[in-house]
Amino acid sequence: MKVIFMGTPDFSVRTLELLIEAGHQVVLAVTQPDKPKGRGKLMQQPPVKEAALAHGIEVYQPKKVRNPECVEYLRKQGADIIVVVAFGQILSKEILEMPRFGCINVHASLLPRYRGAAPIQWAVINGERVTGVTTMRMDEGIDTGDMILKEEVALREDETGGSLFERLAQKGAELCVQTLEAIAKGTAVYTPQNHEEATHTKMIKKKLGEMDWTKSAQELERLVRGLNPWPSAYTHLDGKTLKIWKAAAQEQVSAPETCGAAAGEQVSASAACGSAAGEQASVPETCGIKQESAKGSEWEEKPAGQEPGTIVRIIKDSIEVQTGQGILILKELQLEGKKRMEADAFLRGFPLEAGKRLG
RNA sequence: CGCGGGGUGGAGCAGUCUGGAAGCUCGUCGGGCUCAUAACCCGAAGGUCGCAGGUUCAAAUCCUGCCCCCGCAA
Repeated sequence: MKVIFMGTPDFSVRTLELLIEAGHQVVLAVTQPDKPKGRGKLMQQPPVKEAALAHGIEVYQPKKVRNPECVEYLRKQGADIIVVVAFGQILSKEILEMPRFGCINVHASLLPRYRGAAPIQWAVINGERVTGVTTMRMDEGIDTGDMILKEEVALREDETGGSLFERLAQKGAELCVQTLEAIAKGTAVYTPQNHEEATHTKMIKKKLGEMDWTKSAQELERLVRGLNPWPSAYTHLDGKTLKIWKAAAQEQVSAPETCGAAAGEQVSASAACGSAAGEQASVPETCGIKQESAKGSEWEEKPAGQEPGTIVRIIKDSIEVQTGQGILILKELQLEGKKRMEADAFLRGFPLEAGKRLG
């Protein structure tokens, strides 16, 4: 089909590429104007622009696509369909009704849930077990159009906003191609959303990453994962920003949780958590031993009921922080101006002591 | 020219202001102690102190230019 693609960030790129691979004739890529970004205020082009140029596709960067001349320009393309993926601008009714097959949108959630700006990160932060991608035919509302295809994706134990982002970008791209296929064949089924069940997500602001130590360790751990790699969860240490890249929640006495954390530590830093979790059946033994030794050696009585945000214990590569409920173990962190590093490396250059307050 | 921090053996840091023998906590390798260990003891290897110039008897340290990493802001 002859398609106009609209999108801006990384998330959109995979769909654009897959459309091209699938043999569709992408006649125009519409994306946001270049903006000054980064440290030096350098102009930076949206990922979609780079990808489009790499494939020799014409790029169009209107400030507002709703403007008459922009609409006119789009009309001249004579596209069969417009594919919109995280474009960042609201389309006018005129544009929505322009192509004969309308405008198709790829949304990173199982609609009608998680409508709006940042469904991916929120799914992680909220501790959802399943999310997914949905394609729909756009109408004038925000993510309210009739659904065409939907695919579920299960979240992993160690899922981060970034990892889920990548997976959903891929799934979304595949689903989009399938959707166009169905539309072309005339087999597409348009299912209205049950608006009663709709939920909305707020836009992610940096402030959201501020660790509220009175929350539970589990909530905080999910926040850390959801906001990784952007904008990241953070707290303060001696007046400096301290980003938390990786953490583990530890229940007071809960064996399974402690076990998962211990296994993760032993396996090494990388994303081995998934496999470690999967092998839970074989892990408990090791875990029991580890726990026993931890209790047996009365290294330091764990002071219960410290003020949230207080570092209660430091053991080699574990920085244990009291939260409103449970202990959060900081495993990978980054002080402002420094690189991110594992807890033990961090401790070598920045000696911390139990009793220190974060926040 | 948006603001700021930083580049010192494999890791993280101190030393730079007040030039003058390369340090600390680890890791690695070898040896020892221990029922054992996240403990301890002994020894060893490993560094063009980001790059290039300059000042000086002497530069990690002072001056100039450049490269790279990072936090904020957008």
